[in-house]
Amino acid sequence: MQSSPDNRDSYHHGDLKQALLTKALEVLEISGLEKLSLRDLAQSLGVSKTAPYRHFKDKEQLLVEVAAEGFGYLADSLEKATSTPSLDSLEALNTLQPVLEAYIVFSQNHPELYKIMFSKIGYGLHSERCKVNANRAMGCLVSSTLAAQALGWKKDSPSLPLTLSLWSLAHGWAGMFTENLIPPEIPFERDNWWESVVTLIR
Amino acid sequence: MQSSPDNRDSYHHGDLKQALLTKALEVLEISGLEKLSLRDLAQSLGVSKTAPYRHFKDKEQLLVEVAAEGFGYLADSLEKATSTPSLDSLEALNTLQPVLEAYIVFSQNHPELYKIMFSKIGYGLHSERCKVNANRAMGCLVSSTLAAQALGWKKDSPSLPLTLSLWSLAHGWAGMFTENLIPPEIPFERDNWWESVVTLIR
DNA sequence: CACGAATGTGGGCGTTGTCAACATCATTCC
DNA sequence: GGAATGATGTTGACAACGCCCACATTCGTG
Repeated sequence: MQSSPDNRDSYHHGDLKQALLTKALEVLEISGLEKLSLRDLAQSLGVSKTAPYRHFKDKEQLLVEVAAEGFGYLADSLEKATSTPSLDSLEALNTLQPVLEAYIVFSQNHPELYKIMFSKIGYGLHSERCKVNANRAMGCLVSSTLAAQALGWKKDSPSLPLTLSLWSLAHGWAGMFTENLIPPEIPFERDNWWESVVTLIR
Repeated sequence: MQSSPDNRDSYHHGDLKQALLTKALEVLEISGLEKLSLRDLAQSLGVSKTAPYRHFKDKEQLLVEVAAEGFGYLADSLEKATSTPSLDSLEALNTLQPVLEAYIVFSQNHPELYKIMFSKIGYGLHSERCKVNANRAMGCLVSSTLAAQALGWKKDSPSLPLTLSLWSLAHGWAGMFTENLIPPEIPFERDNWWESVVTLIR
């Protein structure tokens, strides 16, 4: 009945599934994917090592549901960014900036989670929740693209390819940062990514 | 003395280190990173399970050297693409196309290798060969950017940000494909990626 | 030829994911 | 109210893996 994470008096936990998911998120952000083991998860929740198998078929299934939660967060961030009016909303590119910014920021704030979300092959095939939330996130990109086009940015280009390329661009920059891909001897600061993007897509 | 991969008559293998690397590449492309174990590698080369530790400190060190080899291949591909004259080399964007194409093709031909190359945090910090080859690859992007600018494409923009954004764009598309990120219900064919890019960066 | 360095072997340890058999609890139906 | 049933948690075990150790074999070099 009680669902306190650690201590437990009753034989049953109460809400082990959710507890596992949140604990997994926590370990993920603190120690990374490599250090995430089902046994540790179970033990740190004061439960036996095989208890998680009552709620997840696999370790992979656990990860898939974690990813689904991640896509939820991402979609939330993007939606918030989309609905926030930009300072100079008459400039088309300023319409694009907040969403892309939110995307990059998310990937930097949750690098391990981001990696799981986008590195599990066919994530969409395994979980409906993943697909739904990912589509929600992509919807933000679509509508931002349309908004920018309405303000004159590449007005006569087909929208879908534009959105996909923008997404790729953001995804690429996210990788640059989370994987530390930019050679340190290159004179480039992280905060300048938007300027770089602007010079490319203006 | 003999270095035939499987059979062995002498106590010593002859060239175990290189054999391990090539076998690792092979397993990687056929079965993926998850299935790659040092023990299997050793056994399939007819050698005891701990023999690899005479040549690699770690499993990670093995992977790092594999990645270094991968960066070599990538650089080779990009250099070849850069030196090949494009059909209509007066059109600035046609100067960019071959290199980016080669980048994408590489990531599609060796998805697991690509993942290792760009997902091992700080790859450049661990291996000089990685850094050298990666820089060689990036050099191709730089010179292609400069060539395109010389033909009038975004002539007055700073080159480095352009190159980085282009790299991100390519890296992003590579991820789209290798991770199967594009929702199947979207009407988009892989071969159309270049058109999409063009609409964005023209 | 001897001797040290390089390389390969065998055994073993600790961790992990996973399975099977069993225990405990909650719910529902007679 | 009690028994059956399914959900949930436990214990024990197994195989695979990365990795360490002590030891064996071979190679190169003086």
